[in-house]
Amino acid sequence: MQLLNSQDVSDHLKQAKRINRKGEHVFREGEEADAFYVVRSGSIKSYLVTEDGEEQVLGFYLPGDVFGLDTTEDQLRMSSAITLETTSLCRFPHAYLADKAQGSNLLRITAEQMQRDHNLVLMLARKDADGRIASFLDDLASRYWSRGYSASAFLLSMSRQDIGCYLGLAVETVSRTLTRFQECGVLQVNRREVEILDHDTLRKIAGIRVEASPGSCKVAGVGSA
Amino acid sequence: MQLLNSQDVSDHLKQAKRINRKGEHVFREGEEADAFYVVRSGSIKSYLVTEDGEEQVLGFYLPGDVFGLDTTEDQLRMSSAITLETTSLCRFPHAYLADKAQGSNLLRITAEQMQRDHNLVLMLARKDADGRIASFLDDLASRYWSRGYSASAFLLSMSRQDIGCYLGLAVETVSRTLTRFQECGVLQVNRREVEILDHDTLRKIAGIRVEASPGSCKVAGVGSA
DNA sequence: CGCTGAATTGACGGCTCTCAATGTCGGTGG
DNA sequence: CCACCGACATTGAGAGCCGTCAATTCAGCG
Repeated sequence: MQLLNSQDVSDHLKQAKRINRKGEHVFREGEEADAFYVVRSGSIKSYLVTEDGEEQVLGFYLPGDVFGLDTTEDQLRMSSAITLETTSLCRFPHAYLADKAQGSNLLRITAEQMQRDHNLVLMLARKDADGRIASFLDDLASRYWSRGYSASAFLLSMSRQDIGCYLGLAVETVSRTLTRFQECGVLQVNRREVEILDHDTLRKIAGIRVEASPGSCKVAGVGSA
Repeated sequence: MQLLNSQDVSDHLKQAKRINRKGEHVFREGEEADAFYVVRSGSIKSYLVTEDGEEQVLGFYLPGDVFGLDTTEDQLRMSSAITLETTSLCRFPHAYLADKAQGSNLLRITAEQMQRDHNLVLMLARKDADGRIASFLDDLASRYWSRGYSASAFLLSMSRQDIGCYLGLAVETVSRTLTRFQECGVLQVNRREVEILDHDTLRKIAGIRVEASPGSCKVAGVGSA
């Protein structure tokens, strides 16, 4: 999806490029917000801190993704953004949107964000651990695929902790589930390396309809079998 | 919060008013979207249907709330909206935003929606049933309060089923939790009627910091005590 | 080579879902 | 006026999933 005009992007790349190393904040919750960002390379974690000091991950952004549009009415950051690895960003002032009277364009950009949020809500409210992990991996795969990378093998840029904070699961549950998926032959995992072996089954577990399929192959009893 | 210019709203009220009776759809997922709405009176449930035919409630909208901004990039509805009671709406064409070059205005409007989504994600990911119900009631109370109604006593316009679909809980859990809150003296419930007796404790259960407070009064063991 | 933090694995308990029955309110028709 | 009915709500019992606690392994690094 082309969020912004290519020429516009090119213009800005020349002046608004930014390189951040792993673990650096792009912005923090509460700061003044006068710009949004597009990921050029690397990856970003968006999160907020609950009142009891715990972290809730809102999303991960890959190259091409837009983030930083979620601001309060006072133009303050509603969430924090931190790099998960060495990351190159492109900065766009909010004024940029007003200048070009891109009201409808803005709607298109925010649409993706809302779609993401809805998907997350849906996962958290209606899916169990297996479904959430499977959905998460399938989503990552399709996003890598749409960017020209392999949808079967990729490196996770986020920790198990981050995945858990994103999916509302304990780290141990994330780890256990991945192991079980591996034992089931759905995928191969080694630390941050993931290879999806049976994409159909993965999508089935995720609760996504797949064409041909024999019986329900829900990953169960594999550990004891 | 003044989402739209008062004069503009007045202009539109004259021509774009709409009355819907209980259970009528304002729009459905997938339909063409060329307008958003403001609730004048009554209440709206926003929801989407999962692949397995189940419903996921995304939010409830009270008088003054804006809804219908979540559209795909193709300007199609990303969710459905249905009235929970006899409801009066005001319709605003999307073109209305573009015409006035209200890019930044649009940002402010969508901000509220995103804030809402973030809160929902946070509840679903990090709070147990007690925390979700308490947060839900506290949110409703504060929204009624900001509209000039009582924050202590109000009528729920949604069913237990709807509340469960919103909070990712089974209907039985919603019912049980409300009963337990009542036994604990936090509130009084009878069907759709709710009266909050101890707002501080409610907020404490919701995971919201409250000034003075003795020991943790988490509602537990009340049923058996 | 030892240290540190991340990841894995196991045991256990509790919260919440599911299944099922009962209770309650509002509407309908005799 | 009252009996009946259906939708919604409440309540109970049992089981399963997942979080917590704890120990262990592993990779990276000085």
